[in-house]
Order: sequence, then C-alpha cells, then structure tokens
Amino acid sequence: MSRALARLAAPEFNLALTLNSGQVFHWLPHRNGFVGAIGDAPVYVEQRGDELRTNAKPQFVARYFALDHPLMDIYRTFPNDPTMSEALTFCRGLRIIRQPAWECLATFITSSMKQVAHIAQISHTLRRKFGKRLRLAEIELFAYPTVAALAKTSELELRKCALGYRAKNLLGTARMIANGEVELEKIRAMNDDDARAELCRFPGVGEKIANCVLLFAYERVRAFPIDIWIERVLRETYFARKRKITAKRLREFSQSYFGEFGGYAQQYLFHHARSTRKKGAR
DNA sequence: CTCCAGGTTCCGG
DNA sequence: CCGGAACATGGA
Repeated sequence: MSRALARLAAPEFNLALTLNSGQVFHWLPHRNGFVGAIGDAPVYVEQRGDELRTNAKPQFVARYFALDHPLMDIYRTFPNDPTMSEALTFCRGLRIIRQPAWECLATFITSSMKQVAHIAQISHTLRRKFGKRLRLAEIELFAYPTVAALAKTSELELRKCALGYRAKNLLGTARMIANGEVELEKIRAMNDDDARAELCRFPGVGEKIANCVLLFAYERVRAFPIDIWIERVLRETYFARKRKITAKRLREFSQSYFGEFGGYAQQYLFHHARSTRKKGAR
C-alpha cells in the first residue's frame, strides 16, 4: 500500500491526537497510521511530520480533517488563563473535523452515559452489522449504517448491540429522518439557535448532544457541549468555592468567556482533562 | 461489589 | 427554572 500513497501538506496538525480526542470513534491504528471510513470511502492515513500520506484523494482528506481551519488565529481567540494555556500546550494540533451529519448525530445519540471506549465499540458493532462493507487492500472496513438501514431495524435488534435504552432513541431518530419529518441538510442553512432546536426534536437529543453535532458535523465552532468532564473543569476552574452554580449559569458563562471558537476551546479542555485525570494522575 | 461514563426526559417544588 | 430519579451496560 505504501507505494501508492498520495501526500499532502498538513501543518499545525496532530493526526493521532485528533482521532483520539473523543470527537470521532471508529478509527483504528494500522501500521504507521490509522484506517477508517470517511463516509463510504475506506481510508488509510499516516502522518510524517507536517505531511499526511493517504490512499484517498488529498483534497478529500484535507476537508475531513479541516486542514483549512486557521489554527493559529483560533488559538489567539482563546482566553488567557492557566487552565486554558495548559490545555492548549497539551492539545496543540488537535482539529475539529468535519464529520458526516447523520453518522455524527447517530453516534452521539449512542454516547449518553457511556465511556468513550464503549461508544467506539457500539459504533463498530453497528457498522459491522448494518453498514456497507468496504475494502482497503487486505483490510475490511465498514461504513456507518445509512438512515434507511437503521430505520428498518427494530428496537430489539438494536438492543442486542448493547445500546440499552438508547436503542429506542436511535431507531426513532432514523425513522424521523427516513420519513422526511426532519431534513439534516436543511439544518445547514439555519442559524445556530434554530439548528440546535431542530436537532433537539430527535428523541434522545438534548442540548449537549445537539451541540456536539453542531460542532463536529455542522462546523459551528462556537457550539460548546457541556458534559460532566467539562462541567467539572468549569466548576473547579472558573467557579471555585462557589455554591449553587446552575446549568444555565455555566452555559451563559461558557458562551461569553470562550468566544467565537468556543467549540475548539471546549474540545481542548475536554481532552486535556480526560487525559490527565484518569490514570490516577490526581 | 461499587462506582461511573461526552445525557435526556419526566415530575414535583 | 431547579433538583431528583429512572434509564442499560461494561470497564475500572
């Protein structure tokens, strides 16, 4: 495979960090890089310094990994405080990628109250069971199941994939899209608030998951998902020794304090907190 | 065994 | 608007 790899410039980018930061869940280590599907395309990609090598079309890969995002300009908008600075040092080169909307929405519906490792496991199970089989040389890969494919399964069948109570939500969402009740592409034209409200019409989608989808699939880089990790960071860092900080207050603070690239700041804080505080590092 | 994980929804103050 | 409880599953 290595003979046929195309090359593309990828300055200010850290592939491994980006793929392991909890925004996308199906890429697997392979040789010197990773294999995964970008939509229906089987992709191998590896990083050598400031360059990527891939079997796929360079522009296609560059778009997926958002290599056009002005990372240096984005960093300049980050607030200047110790916690944010540490996260930036730790996560430099992490990019918010452009995921297909349906795949991102469906994956985050299965993410509620689940560890990252388990979200990945569910993604692989669903792909293998209901997704299109793809081939990359000797490797077998699977696309995420289409809306139609999941819409015609059953709650029972999905529960067999360890979805638990999320099965009903995933199925209901697939059916709402399959019957035209909500059109994911129409959301692209909406402003952030309308888009968020539209996403919240799906069962199992509340503000947090809607914000993840806005950030990871609709390129709304201001969207600031607040999960338990981020909530801890906010409370401990910016509201230390304060009682009674409501969810509403946290939401308002994060929107104003982190600014126009709040979604980026959020992902850096999230990944840094998770990486440094799980292996007994505290 | 107990605790917790990239939450949402429903219900009673 | 706010706090609690129920909801499934598996890894630590």
